[in-house]
Parts: sequence; structure tokens; C-alpha cells
Amino acid sequence: MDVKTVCLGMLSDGEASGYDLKKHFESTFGHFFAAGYGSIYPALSALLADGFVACREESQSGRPDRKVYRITDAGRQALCHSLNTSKPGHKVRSEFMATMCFAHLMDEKQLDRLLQHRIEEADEYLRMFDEIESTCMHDWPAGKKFVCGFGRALTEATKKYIEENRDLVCERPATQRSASG
Amino acid sequence: MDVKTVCLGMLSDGEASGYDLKKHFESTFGHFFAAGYGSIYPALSALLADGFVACREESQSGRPDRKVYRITDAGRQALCHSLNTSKPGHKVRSEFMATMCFAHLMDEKQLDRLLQHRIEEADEYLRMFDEIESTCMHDWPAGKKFVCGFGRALTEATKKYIEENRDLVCERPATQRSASG
DNA sequence: ATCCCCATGTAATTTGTTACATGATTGA
DNA sequence: TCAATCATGTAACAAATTACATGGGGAT
Repeated sequence: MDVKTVCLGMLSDGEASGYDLKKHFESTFGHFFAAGYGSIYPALSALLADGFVACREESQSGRPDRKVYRITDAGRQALCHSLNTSKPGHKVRSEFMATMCFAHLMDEKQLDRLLQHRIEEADEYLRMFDEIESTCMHDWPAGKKFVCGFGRALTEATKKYIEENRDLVCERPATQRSASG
Repeated sequence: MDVKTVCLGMLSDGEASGYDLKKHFESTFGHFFAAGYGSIYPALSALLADGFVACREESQSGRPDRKVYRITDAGRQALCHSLNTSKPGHKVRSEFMATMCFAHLMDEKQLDRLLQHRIEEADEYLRMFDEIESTCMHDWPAGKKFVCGFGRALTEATKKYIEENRDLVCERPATQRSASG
């Protein structure tokens, strides 16, 4: 499942512009599937060429024109087929964990910074989940609620683990740390 | 932090061949940082060109020759510098979650398959963590232990969440499900 | 003044994946 | 006899990120 398919899925919930989709990627999809304009706009062009979406241009006063995309019947069919036949993966690429493997080569300040940063990022996500739950989640389909809860569970587990285990890598005798660079 | 740096880090724990590194990627690093031969061998060539590793060719009877790489002083310095200055990310790319967002467009069999598959993958990882903990973890540095525990915590949270919430998306009235394709 | 929001897109670059190419040995 | 393990590497391909390019309106 690539950016193209995710865009198609988003459009199955209602029409939107590329700019709108980016917002959606940043907010509700941000914690598990990132995409920038450089992927979204080409994806929409490809979907249009495939006949999976249709496009209408909207003029706005004092604003740039926007291209509003909506899914077609063919698009809906292709989406369903894709969802029902694919074997979706779940990949983590954590430079953080890779770095932590070599904690003994880092100085304590950097180590602290990294752990602190990760906790703060977790807090940001938790605030986001709170907001989603208190505003738009009520009219979401079950699948999206499941995913939101999943994100929260993983984020909470992350925060808890780091808080409970940071002394495993910090607060060691200074001699174990080597000088940097 | 790219494959090149992770390879360099692995070599800071002791010399190894590209084949050995691949094994390492598959086992202990597999749950958070994937790399295939297509990335590893070019990475080693680049590290050699940079002077960050040295290489010795070993002839073996009845086996292909192996190129054993070891880190140099310059390499160790570069690694430390990289570890102490980088801002490592932690990215999740979950086609699984993206797919689950559109659970209402899937048939129940596919939904069951996906959830089951995810639980099985979690179980595999848990077995891996068990093995690591009972065999090699005792002589690991604190950072690696931290990462292993982190992986276990996330995997357990994953399994728990899916088991406790799968009825959110499954076992719904059949009318909510649309036909596929 | 300056920055952010709106809004679209292309091009270059980076990065990683997959397939290809080779070949002896060992165990089932 | 067949598959797996050991062992290295290249080339083609796919995919996403980053930078570039443009420009008015509104808030501080």
C-alpha cells in the first residue's frame, strides 16, 4: 500500500484537495504514515490518469484556486480490491533505537537529550489523540477508531518504557563514557 | 543515521563480514532497522573508501572467501561524532494501520487474516526476544539491553491492543460490510 | 516589515529494494 | 536430488524526500 492508495482511501471518505490531504497526513495519519506534497500531488495525477478520481477546479476569492478531487466508482472498486487482497506490512525504522544501541559511545548530555526528546514527542502525540477523541472521532468508522487507539497504546507504551528504564543507560559511572569526536 | 552508520556501529563491537552483518540485521536489529545485501555491501565499500574500516580477506577451506572488516580509529571517531551530534528519528510506516482505517470496506475474512497475521508476527518477535535474553544479552552493553526491552514492550503492547480490541472491527452486523472488487 | 497560511506543482537527489549472477558444501 | 547455508557483489528499479518555483492575503 503506497501513498497513492492511501490518498484514494482518504478520498473515499469525501472529496478533498491535495492540500487537504496533506493536512490529513499530518494530523490523523502522521503517527504511522507520512507523506509530503512531493508524493501527494503526483499520486493524485496518477489516480486521475487511472480514472480512479475525478477533479473539479474551484476558484476562490483572494485565495489560490484549488483542485478538488472525488473518488469515482472505478476508484472505489480498485480501492476495495486493493484492501481485500494486499498483505500490508508494518515497518519501524528507528534511528533512535539504532543510536541507543551504542549509548556507551555517547556522552550523557546527548543521551539525556535523546530520551527527553522522545518523551516529548510521545506527549505531543498523546495531546493529538486527546484532541481527536474529543472532537472528530465520534463520527469515525470503527477502523479509524481502532487505529487511533492503537497509536495511543503504542505511544503510551513508549513513554512508560523510557521513563521506567532510562536509568538503565543514564546515571552510570563517568568512566564508561568515552569522549566524543 | 543510515545503513552505513549502523554498519559502522556494529563493527565497533567487533570485526565482521557483510554476511555476518546481514545476520545481525535480521536478528537483533530486525524489529527496528532493516537492511539487505543491496545496502550492506555498498555501505561497506563506502566505509572502506572513507577509511573508516579496514578489510582483510580470509580464505576458507570448502567455503567462499570472506572479507572481514574492522573499524579504524578514524571510523571510531566518525561514529562517536555522528552519535553525539545527530537527531535520530523514529518512523513507523504501517500499511497495516492504513489498511485498518478502511476496515468498513473489507470483508471479514480479510480483516481476520490481517489481525491474526499481526498477532503471529508479534509472537515471532517475542520468541526472538526470549532467545536473545536467554543467550547473548548478558554480555551486551546497557544500550542494547535498553533497545531489546523497548522492542519487547512495544511488541507486547501491540499484541495486547489487538487482542483486546479486535471486536471493535470484527463481529459487526454483516450489512456494514460492502462486497469486494 | 516579516512571517505564516493558502495552494499547486516539478525536478533533482537520495535511498533502499529486488532481481540477477556465481558456485561449492552439507544435510535431508 | 533438492534445498539450504555460506559468501560477495552489481544493475535496474521503485519510492520518497528535498529543494526549487510562484504569489496574494492576513496577522503580529
